Amino acid sequence: MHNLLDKKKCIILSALDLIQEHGFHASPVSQVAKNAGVASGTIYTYFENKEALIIGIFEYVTEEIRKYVSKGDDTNLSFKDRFYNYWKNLTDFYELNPSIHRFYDQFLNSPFNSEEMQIKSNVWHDFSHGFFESGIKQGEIKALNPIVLSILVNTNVNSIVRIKRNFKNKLARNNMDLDEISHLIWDGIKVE
Amino acid sequence: MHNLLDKKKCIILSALDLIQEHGFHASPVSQVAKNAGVASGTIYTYFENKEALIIGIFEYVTEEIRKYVSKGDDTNLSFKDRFYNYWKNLTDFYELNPSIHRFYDQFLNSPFNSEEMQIKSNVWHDFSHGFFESGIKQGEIKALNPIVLSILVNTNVNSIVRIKRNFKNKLARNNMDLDEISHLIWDGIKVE
DNA sequence: GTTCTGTGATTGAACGTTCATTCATCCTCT
DNA sequence: AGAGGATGAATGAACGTTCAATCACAGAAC
Repeated sequence: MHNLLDKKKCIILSALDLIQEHGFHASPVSQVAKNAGVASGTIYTYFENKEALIIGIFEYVTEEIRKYVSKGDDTNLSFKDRFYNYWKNLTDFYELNPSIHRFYDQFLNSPFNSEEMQIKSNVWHDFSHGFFESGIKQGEIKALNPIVLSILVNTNVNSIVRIKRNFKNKLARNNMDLDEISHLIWDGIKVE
Repeated sequence: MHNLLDKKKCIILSALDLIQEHGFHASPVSQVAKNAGVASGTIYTYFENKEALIIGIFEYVTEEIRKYVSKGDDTNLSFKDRFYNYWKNLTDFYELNPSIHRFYDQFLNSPFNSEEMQIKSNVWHDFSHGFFESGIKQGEIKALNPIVLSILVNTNVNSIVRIKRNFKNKLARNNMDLDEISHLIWDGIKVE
């Protein structure tokens, strides 16, 4: 599995896959190694211990999100258009990478996401804060705390993706359009 | 600790306290027993195993939320007023019981919250669905799926409480009023 | 009132398992 | 030949769970 990629990435992808399905404590290092096609000792060449591995996955995951969302951002557009792009790109990314979505949800609500973790700079969070800050500077959205804004928007995208996954059939039947939530949020934060 | 309450509740409260701080896997049964003031064997008179204990806590916790929120509901009011009451009561409850808030967040995003868990009937979720269903029946909110509506509202309350806890000082400085989010949501779901 | 007896909860040492981590050994290149 | 990565059996700590022994106490017997 993943034999063509470099070892560190193999280990991360293998662990990501196990953790999203079974959780942190039900994903033994031995199994991570097996799925990655390496010996368990090899993991310790790349990560100091299991906790470092999990934090390594978090960093990998947030970098992947940042890459995808920032790639789709065009600073020449109006902030309204940029906002809708941001929303769509983040949603698409999670739907293309369900294991990342599930891991991220688990991580954010776990004790791994400690206070020092939240203080640590993080490429994705920094991008997200900066994104909303630029909207405020341009005077297109209300001058709320950009950190709070980004958490709120990201939380809503997260939970909408989760709902879509869990209620796939029911949503189709009821013809729900969850994407309308994005209009609701935009109407709430835009400057009138 | 909790010596005056009955044993089962002692065990639940002790485990709730440990889990909200350290997570599921870093809360050994031996420590739960110690904090509850019982022997570890005693836990197995009340719960089949550790997983049953965790699910027992979830049931206890959701029942507490339901009691608090339904107590503050007055079906004679307009649905708009009921909505704002619901929002306020849920927020207040989490702020009064931070360990429940943290446990609930962790549980919902963990593999414990399996598919069968989501199908299982749950007093709080049933209440919440029923609440939004009645708003739809009265024609005061849009005919969206009440399950989706309740998840969205509950998710937003959850994350606002989390933000308030994590950014206590920053919010005070920036004079943020997160409760405005409730107006934003109401404007989005109400029938014009 | 006192002693006896049955019942069911409580205890915590002991057990077996699982797990993260280590390290002597073994490749695989250069 | 040598350096450095990779191996996986071995290690020991930690964990969930069990169970024989103990305890608390209610009612019966006297």
